[in-house]
Amino acid sequence: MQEARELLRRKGYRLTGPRLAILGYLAEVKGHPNAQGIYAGIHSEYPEIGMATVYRTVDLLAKVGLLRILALKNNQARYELNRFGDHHHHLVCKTCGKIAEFDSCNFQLISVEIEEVTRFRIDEHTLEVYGCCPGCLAGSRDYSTEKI
Amino acid sequence: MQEARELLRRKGYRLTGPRLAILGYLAEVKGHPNAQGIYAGIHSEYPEIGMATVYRTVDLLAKVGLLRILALKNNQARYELNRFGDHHHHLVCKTCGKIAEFDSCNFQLISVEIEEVTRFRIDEHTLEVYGCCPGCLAGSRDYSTEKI
DNA sequence: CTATCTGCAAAGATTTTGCAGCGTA
DNA sequence: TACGCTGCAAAATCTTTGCAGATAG
Repeated sequence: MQEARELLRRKGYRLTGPRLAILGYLAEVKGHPNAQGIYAGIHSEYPEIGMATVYRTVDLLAKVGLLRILALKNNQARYELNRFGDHHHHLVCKTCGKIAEFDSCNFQLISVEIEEVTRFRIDEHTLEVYGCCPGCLAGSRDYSTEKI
Repeated sequence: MQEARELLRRKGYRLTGPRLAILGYLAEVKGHPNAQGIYAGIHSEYPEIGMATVYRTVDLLAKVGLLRILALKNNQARYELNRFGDHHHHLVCKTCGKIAEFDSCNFQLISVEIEEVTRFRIDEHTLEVYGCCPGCLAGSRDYSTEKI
């Protein structure tokens, strides 16, 4: 949190109420809220912060690298704090929507090869895995095999 | 294309004009159009097909596995044909938006491990890489390091 | 024939923008 | 004090839905 303040200052951005409120919320919340979720999560304590500010703030925080944007297939952006040294990816249950995390990632094994072949400079990557969570596997119908 | 017709029939869906038009368009087009792009791409030949049908059709085609949805960080869904035996991922230029493809993917190396640890059943995965393309690296300003 | 599918239009959801006033540095 | 930032409300996108008529099988 102290590092976040310094990073913002260092890049020339101001330390404002909404920015600190949203950073604080993301630091404490479990899960991967979307813009609505952030708005709702801070609304009782900061009722004056509106959706427009939430969107502008997450854009800014993503730009400076303080948060990561998850682009999932149901087209709503979700956000999570980009904790230093933490590298993980997401596992999404297509039945109930639950999002789990996993740490294994061997992307660096192929990263250099991709840079050589494509001549892109690679900055970041996202790996999203879709499937069916233990609860949905056990309990209910398996929607993914319907109509076969 | 013949396989697509059979797959739809086999799963109990009808072979309709819009479905074949959209499949045909995705088969011939280069790139990764969004819904607007598909609508525009078929509009001269099929002016009666509207956006609602485009959305309903891509949902259906994705559900049966005939197309893949790309969820990119600029929150618009993009679509591409899921050609049999083709497994690739995407490299997105954060400066100009260009999308390139690459084939290397060693996800299967960790897939089983993730299934064991998380108890999810894994169906599919997407790997998106963000960076800066050769053209933007050579030519213009590097927006990703602005304000530092 | 009949259940599925489509077209249209309207609604819903999500995200962006303009502008005047506020507040950090 | 000055510029960046915010709040509000309105607009712009993007996507979904209801319903009546069309159509594949």
